[in-house]
Amino acid sequence: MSKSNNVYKDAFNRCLRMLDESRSLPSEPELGTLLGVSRTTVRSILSRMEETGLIDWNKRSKTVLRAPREEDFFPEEETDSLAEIIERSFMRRLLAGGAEAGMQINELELAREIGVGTTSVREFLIRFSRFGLIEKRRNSHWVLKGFTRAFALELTEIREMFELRSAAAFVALPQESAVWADLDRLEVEHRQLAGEIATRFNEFSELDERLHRLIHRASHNRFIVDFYDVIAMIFHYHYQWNKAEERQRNEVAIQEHLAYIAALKSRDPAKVDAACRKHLKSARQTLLSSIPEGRQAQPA
Amino acid sequence: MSKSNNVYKDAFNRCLRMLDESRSLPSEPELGTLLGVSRTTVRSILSRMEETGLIDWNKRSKTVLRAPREEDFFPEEETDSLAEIIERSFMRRLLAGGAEAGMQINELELAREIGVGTTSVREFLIRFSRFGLIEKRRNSHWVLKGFTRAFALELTEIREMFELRSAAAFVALPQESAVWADLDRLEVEHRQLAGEIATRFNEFSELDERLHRLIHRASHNRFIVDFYDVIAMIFHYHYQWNKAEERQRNEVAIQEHLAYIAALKSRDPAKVDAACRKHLKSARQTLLSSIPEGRQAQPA
DNA sequence: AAAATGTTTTTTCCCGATAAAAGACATTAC
DNA sequence: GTAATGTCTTTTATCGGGAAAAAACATTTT
Repeated sequence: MSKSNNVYKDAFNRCLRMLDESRSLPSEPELGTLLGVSRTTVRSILSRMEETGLIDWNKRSKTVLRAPREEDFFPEEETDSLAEIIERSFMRRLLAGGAEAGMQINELELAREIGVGTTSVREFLIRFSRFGLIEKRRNSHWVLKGFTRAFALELTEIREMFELRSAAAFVALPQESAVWADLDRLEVEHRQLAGEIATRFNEFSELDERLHRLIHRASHNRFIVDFYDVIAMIFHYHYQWNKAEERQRNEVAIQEHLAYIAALKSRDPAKVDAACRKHLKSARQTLLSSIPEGRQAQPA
Repeated sequence: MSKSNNVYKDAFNRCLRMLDESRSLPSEPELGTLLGVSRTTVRSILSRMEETGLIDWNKRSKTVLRAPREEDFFPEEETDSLAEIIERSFMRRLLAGGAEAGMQINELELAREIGVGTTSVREFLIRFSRFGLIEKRRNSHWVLKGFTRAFALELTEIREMFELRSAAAFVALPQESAVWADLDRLEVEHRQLAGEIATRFNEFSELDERLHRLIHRASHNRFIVDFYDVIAMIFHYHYQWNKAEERQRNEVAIQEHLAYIAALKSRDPAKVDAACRKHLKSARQTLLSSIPEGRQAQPA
């Protein structure tokens, strides 16, 4: 069992969801583009759809025979890539406590525990190391630096530098730039969410990421853009774990975002700077307040 | 042949160089610390030294019998780690030209060409990706973004932000801090090098890295400190390739460093800012001027 | 002839296995 | 009894192999 076919299963499920909308499917290359997979995978999907009586497939004609049923879908857990599985497992251990700074990370143990090969774990750790939470000892183990107060402060320091600069670059963008339309769209979505905050407050984090990524992209600097991956990862897992006051927090953040968006649209650098600082300050407070004081890094 | 014993060979060579200095060797754990390897490796080294008649080894007593000869050393090329070998090969291809932006990178081909397994190449590419020169297409190949003018500009933009901030943090460090002694030592070495610049100009880059890393460390921010790895890598390979005007460039840089060091020692933030900006500006100019105009990134 | 489908080749992803190196435990020397 | 040496165990680094997925090539359809 050298490689799971999760790409196929995931694409199959996504393809099933497109099925009822139209009475026949497009060409193989077109489906490939739509699903983001190769034609080889598309053909596997079509084969199975034919076998299970979902479609009638004969060369160019791919007629939908029936609507997909619950049992046609592959189970969700079989559609995750190994990298996602490892990341989730690892982050759970990291945030579930008991993960003290200075602790050693054992590749073999991790691999056995998750039930995967060591190669995948190694590759994950190398990729993960750029987030600054772990560090490699040459020819030896990895060391956990821990999700500490110091980490949060260092992260937010960079974030603030980068976002202030990106926001300044944003307002300098010409009126014709597509970003203004993107910003308008985000503003509308923010207003909608603000109106239904009671029921949809958990949809905020996705909106949050989209707005900040849009702004960061204005820097036209790959290091700034890439750094948002660190922030996004931390927010993703951290807030998944820490749900305290989530609704209220998000309500405040939405209002800050709206003020921030208004400032950007005014194209007044001073206003942008102020709105940006205000939002980042409260974001930092939120992050810091959720880190238990006790969990400190050990002196090196 | 699953793992080369380069750690042993490299440590063996380094141990040989320590041999003639004293007439007997310290304990195994001590040697391990000195050489940065485990006791297992130390014992392999001692075994071989005994076999080749270099020492007489009996438990605690390790008497040196003769001075090491040329043929006692392992060949230099056998002491490199696989990661180093792959990095060198890859960078040679990258800088040797013919590496246009947008080009695909083939793991298998690279592995075959260098004569290593695919796993090592994959791990190298993942590690290397944080430098912003390559990018992964999910489930597919890597794409070379190229060492372009845009890359150099993005890199220097961040470098300038980080270094200005670090330098500001540096002057705020208390007088008792060990960094001031480090700085004094660096100043002396700069003056020595300046005096013998005609013959030793190629030793500058090592000094350059030490000074900048010292300053960056004052930020106490892991992201800033780690970012210097990107700069160091670029400088290392780029200047290795581009030797034009090296001596003159380094002469100028040493003077800028001395002015920078003086500014830091004055603890006057305004002076530091000015000296730092001046040096970074000329460093950027040097980097930019060495990038051929023609080598531009393809539009995505 | 452009674009689809059919077929074959190549590459990526991942595992298990193995030697090198690290680390842990047991024993001896001072 | 502390710190070394001697021995055994575990972990890391790396390879080759094999299935999944992508990509390339050949053939057909419109």
